[in-house]
Amino acid sequence: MLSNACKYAIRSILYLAINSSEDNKIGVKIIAEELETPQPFLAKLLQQLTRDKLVSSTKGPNGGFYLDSKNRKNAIWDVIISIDGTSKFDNCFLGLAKCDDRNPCPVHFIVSPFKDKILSSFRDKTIDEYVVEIKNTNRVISLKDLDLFENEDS
Amino acid sequence: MLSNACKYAIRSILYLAINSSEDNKIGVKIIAEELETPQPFLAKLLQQLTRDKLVSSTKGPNGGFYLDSKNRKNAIWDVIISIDGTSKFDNCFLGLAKCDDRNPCPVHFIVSPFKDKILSSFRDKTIDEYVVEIKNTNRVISLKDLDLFENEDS
DNA sequence: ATAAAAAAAGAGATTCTTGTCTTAAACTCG
DNA sequence: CGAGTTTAAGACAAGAATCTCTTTTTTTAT
Repeated sequence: MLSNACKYAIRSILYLAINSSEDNKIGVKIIAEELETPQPFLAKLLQQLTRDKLVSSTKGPNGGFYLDSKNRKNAIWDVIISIDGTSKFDNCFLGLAKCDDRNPCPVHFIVSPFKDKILSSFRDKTIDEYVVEIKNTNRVISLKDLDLFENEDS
Repeated sequence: MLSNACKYAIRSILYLAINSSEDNKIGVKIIAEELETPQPFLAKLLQQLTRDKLVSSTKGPNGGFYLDSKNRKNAIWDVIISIDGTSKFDNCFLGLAKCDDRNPCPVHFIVSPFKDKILSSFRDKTIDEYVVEIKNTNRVISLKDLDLFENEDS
């Protein structure tokens, strides 16, 4: 569904939303380590996101990437548009050129509600709101967060 | 989610299940035209499926591809295994190496039920049963089937 | 000013997917 | 048997996705 590039980008945005601020910019190196992604490749993606005003950056010592308050009003959906485009979401699961409620492919009515849910998760919430939800429901976005079954009795 | 190759393969299998028999073998050329797929590429895929005993074939005049009764006892899932492998179904939607019910990514609980449904649609039915369902519920597998809104008042 | 740090940019390399082309093998029918 | 038809197989080609490397530009701190 999503390319690796887009997955990296989404995780970066969420990582920056949670961990960065105007006073705490984060370099590619750190981000790539935290998310366990190839560093130079991630750099390219962050450049792309910066061009599209989805993340902010400054060069030089103490520079790095961060999200300002304007960036935080965007949605994950904007990241997907920037990196992958939306075609993968529009296309039929079995590749039929014309597949809709009236002429459904064999899995259309399984795929369609799923797409709606994913779409509203990505499109109808700002990054800010998304992060609140992530925190409230204790979601994971990098591997370092894993509790590794430490609290077995919770 | 699925590669083009796999989509073509699934649609071919369903096409053969509906239209072919031991007495009515169908050549690559026809199948490729019906499904609107690149012909030599589809030939490769059908060879692969034949090697894996998911479709049957005979060479020479009046030869072609078809499903015998044994082929019809397989599942779509076997086609996916043959062409794509199952990794795309196992992997996290956001690419996290470790994402499960206990350490869920932000969309885990949206994706997970969808995967279960798609999986049971593909894995828990034989091709034969699948085709019955397709026919009963009037599903589309090639472009030629489209009713193009002729029966607006139904 | 100068040096160091960091992103920006662009070229290039690798791998995977997709697709094509050619030749061989097998089968059928006259 | 022999010609034609069709799959089988393998090499090859084009494109996209992924990933790397090098150079440039900007900024900060000394």
